[in-house]
Amino acid sequence: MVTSQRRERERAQRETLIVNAAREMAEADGWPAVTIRRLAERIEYSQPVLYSHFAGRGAIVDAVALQGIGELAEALEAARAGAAPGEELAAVAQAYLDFATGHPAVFEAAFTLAEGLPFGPDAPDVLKAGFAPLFAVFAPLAGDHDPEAVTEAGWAAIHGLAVLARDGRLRPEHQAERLEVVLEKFTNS
Amino acid sequence: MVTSQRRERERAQRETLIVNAAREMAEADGWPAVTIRRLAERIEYSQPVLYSHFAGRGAIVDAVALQGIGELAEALEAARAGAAPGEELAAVAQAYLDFATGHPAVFEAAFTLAEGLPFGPDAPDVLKAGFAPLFAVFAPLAGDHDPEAVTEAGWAAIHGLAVLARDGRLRPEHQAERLEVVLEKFTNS
DNA sequence: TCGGATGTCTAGCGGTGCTAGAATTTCTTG
DNA sequence: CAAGAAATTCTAGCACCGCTAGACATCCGA
Repeated sequence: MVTSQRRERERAQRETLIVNAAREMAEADGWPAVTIRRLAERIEYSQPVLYSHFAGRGAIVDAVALQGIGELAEALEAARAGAAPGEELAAVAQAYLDFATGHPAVFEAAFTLAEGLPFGPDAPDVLKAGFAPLFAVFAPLAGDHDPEAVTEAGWAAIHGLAVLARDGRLRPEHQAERLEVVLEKFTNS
Repeated sequence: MVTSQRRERERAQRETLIVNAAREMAEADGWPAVTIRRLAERIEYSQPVLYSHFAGRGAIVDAVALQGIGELAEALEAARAGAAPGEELAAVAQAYLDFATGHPAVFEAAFTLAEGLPFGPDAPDVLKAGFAPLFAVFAPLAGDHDPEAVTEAGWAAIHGLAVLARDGRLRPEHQAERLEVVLEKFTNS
């Protein structure tokens, strides 16, 4: 009976092995290169094993997305906590953009590939944790508006900066000034 | 020799037939449902015919994206031209969001699927045309900053609103207030 | 009318996600 | 400790994908 605990532990271990492998492969060669066959070969198991852990390829992407959002949340919170007074917003925004450029595949998984992640009210704690540092820096700027609406608007501005820059839609050399503009617009008013 | 003109005309006709079919199928059942096989069946030709018009599936998506961006540009310009004085920014922004929700598959093609479209300096005129109405409404708000940088920042804010809302990341009932916030932030400062 | 050029189709390659059923390993029990 | 049961893993294969080579048909100009 004790062995069942060990098996469960080994299963959990293999599950993170899968997620990590998927993440590394995606970061190295892009998500299209992350196929079940290659993933199976990489972890040295046959394909059906993957399906005993995840419902399908999409669920693996979702798992990477969830992990990534957790790390993004940590990065944002760390940036906020470590910033000089008055510089929290700039620090959080910069951390967001840095995460997007530093982990493009994870960012892609989290924001354009993930399809099975519940958001709205019944979102996992990890997702809400990501919203917290954003709320902390944007809510004070709310004025007459709903603080959450302002946070969502500010998040959208930063997020738009991240995705348009990633897709080559914006002039790279003006990246810093664009962020300045957004920060200034949200601060002075 | 005259017949060659007719043939070229018919070819062009069939090309738009393909693009329209792809667009309609994508809008109806999503992009994954737009396969070469189904597309060929739909236009009542065999698969290789599609490859005599486009380099591959991606090029068809790009064609839909380009067409969509052209329409988006028209919609933005129309909104700007038809707006009451002082309301141009709000009108353009609203038109952008309406286009995103009204033609989700085209929007997806234009901003997350298209991979072969040149942007930067050597972008087709259609793409630059889309930037014009945005520039027209954001540049006057530039202040000390580079007008193009401000336009890009404003565009990013609206775009972020569009994509996060589309992916269910934002509370639907606060859509209007979020837009208000963005407009107000960019206007008052 | 006929030969060549142009256009189109059939058939198939290697790859994908996913799964049924066989084979193997592991655990429990007599 | 051996044998049966249960859990786990693998082999093999399905239907589909994007894409293409080569056979076939059609149309044109001489």
